[in-house]
Amino acid sequence: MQFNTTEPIYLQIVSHIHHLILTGRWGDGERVPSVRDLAVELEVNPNTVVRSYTLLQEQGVFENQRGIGYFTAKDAGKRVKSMRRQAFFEEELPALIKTMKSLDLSVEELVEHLGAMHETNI
Amino acid sequence: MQFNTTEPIYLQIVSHIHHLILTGRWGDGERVPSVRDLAVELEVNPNTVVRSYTLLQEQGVFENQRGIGYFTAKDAGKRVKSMRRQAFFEEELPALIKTMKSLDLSVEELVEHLGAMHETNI
Amino acid sequence: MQFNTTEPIYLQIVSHIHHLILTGRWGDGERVPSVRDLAVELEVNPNTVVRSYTLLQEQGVFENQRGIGYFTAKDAGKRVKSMRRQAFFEEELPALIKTMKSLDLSVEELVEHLGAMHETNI
Amino acid sequence: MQFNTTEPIYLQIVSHIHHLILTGRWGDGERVPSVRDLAVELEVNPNTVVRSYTLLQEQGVFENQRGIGYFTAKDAGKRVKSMRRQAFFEEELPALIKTMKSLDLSVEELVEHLGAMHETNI
DNA sequence: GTGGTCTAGACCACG
DNA sequence: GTGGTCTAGACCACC
Repeated sequence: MQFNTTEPIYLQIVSHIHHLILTGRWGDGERVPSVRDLAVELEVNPNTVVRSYTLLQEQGVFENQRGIGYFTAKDAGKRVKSMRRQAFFEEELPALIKTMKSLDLSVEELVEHLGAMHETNI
Repeated sequence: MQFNTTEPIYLQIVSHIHHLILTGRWGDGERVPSVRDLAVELEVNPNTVVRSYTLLQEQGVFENQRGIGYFTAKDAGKRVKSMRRQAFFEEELPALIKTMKSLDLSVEELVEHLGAMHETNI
Repeated sequence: MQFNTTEPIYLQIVSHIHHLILTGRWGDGERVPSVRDLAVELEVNPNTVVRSYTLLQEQGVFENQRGIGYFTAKDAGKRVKSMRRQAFFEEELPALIKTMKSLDLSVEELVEHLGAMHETNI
Repeated sequence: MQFNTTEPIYLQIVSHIHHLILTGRWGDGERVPSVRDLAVELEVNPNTVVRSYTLLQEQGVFENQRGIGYFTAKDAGKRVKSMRRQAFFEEELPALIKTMKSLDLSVEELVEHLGAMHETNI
């Protein structure tokens, strides 16, 4: 996996796992890779994965069974989806509006570009 | 001016100045406050302002006359606008599309929320 | 390392590192000393080294892995060489020609002196 | 007159005057413009011209008659020429050799480029 | 451990 | 007066 240099790696990993859960590749209540294994797979320091898992646990997306490993929560999918929607509407959207205003961009223009890019990315 | 704690102050200052230029409060080719003056006004260390001004100069938004002070470039307004638009279309928009997809949000839904929030913020 | 008093130290460090790369003592993609270590070695404030490293990164000569350290770029040698050649042909050479003209120096005379000095310096 | 932003203006003025003397436009023993006049002509702070004139006086190229003004020395032309030649051979030439070595440039290559540029600049 | 940022304070060259 | 550089020392996020 490629990481960009600006955002902290452990947060990028969290986003990545959110995505795996949203798309169902990591189902609810399933066991997830051990810290070590994921660290090897992602070519990352184990401490970094620990940090990601800890954050996911705080979010209620992961659960920890001592001596056994980490599992996704029973309602992991639902949980991630609502978290992300909330973050989207309360943080990303206001920021979007602010930059659109400062750049004199109308909603119409946005939709236009959005439509064009949306298709090419399918 | 209030600074949030996550983003570096000198970058927040740069964004702030971009905004002043975009809204025309700092016109093209005008002299800007001296490093010391702005530092006092923003209650910040002069070195921090130096860093912001240096970055703005590298962006071609500021110019420098030694022993005299800093000035906005002749085409500062145009320059900032194109920089920000480019950043928007090449970075923010793709990110927006990605999150919309992962949240199963349609363009229509986005526009709806956008319209609602847009008005409340006037 | 000795620094002359006119040119900023952080630029002298950059030139020094360019030289280390050009002569292959710092190979492509290698890890370079940490900011603190080099600061100790050069008897200089860490901030000064930070400034040099940051500039080298902007030049694409260095790359940065967070929490790990700085590395020379994969094409560091090539990059430095082309940068310095360009600077030579676009800046130093025109200046040379100008002074030669104002001093009534012919190319032949230059070559003569050049040859003499070249040998003594071996 | 256009000034580049890196070299101090007062030094650029000194070089400019050297050039005027070398080409005979300012003859030996002639009166030179007053500080004020030259400052107006060059669109520069009078203090800056003072600094240039002072340096020229220290070099023995100018002489000062109090209450009257500045004059070029009787041997100004000769003096400037020898100064510049000395500077060239003792400073610029060694620097040239050093950069040529670090860039693996042979004297032949230099001459080649020199010839090409020399003609286009006539 | 690594780099990134910020403050405080100083000195300098320049206009 | 202006900006440019440097030191000293601190705190932080990150790996």
